[in-house]
Amino acid sequence: MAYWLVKSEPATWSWDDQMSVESEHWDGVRNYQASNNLKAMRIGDQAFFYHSQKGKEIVGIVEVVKEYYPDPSDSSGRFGMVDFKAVRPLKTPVTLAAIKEHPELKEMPLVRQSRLSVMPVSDEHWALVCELGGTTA
DNA sequence: GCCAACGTTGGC
DNA sequence: GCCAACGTTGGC
Repeated sequence: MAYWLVKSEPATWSWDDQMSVESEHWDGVRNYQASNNLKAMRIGDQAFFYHSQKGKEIVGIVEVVKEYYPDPSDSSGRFGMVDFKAVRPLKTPVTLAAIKEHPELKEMPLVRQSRLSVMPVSDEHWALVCELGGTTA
């Protein structure tokens, strides 16, 4: 099983919104690198749910319930999406500032490639962020 | 609100 | 196929 991180602006789609629904399609990705990451996701893979802009923190964990399929909001037909369901919130959100303070976590694409909205997370980083967030991996 | 990073578009 | 111009994202 692989681990990921996905970003959402809470003003557009927040963790509370995600928890209020059974599952939600992750549409609107228009970047090849991010799209390729979506394409590599398999059912059962888990992802950190990160609030960009207002928040700048990892707030919860979601799971892939439907694999990559065409995004109807993309008229060019080039991009697709997956569906996520909420698994559980972190007890304590893990802020970007906290991630930057950790020597290990500084290597995350979240820090190094701030504009990428869908990225892989290594097993080690996953376990560490879960620990900081007060939940079990 | 500004600015840096960076991906995309379009002219040549 | 290169590169300048432009648009978008997201941290600060």
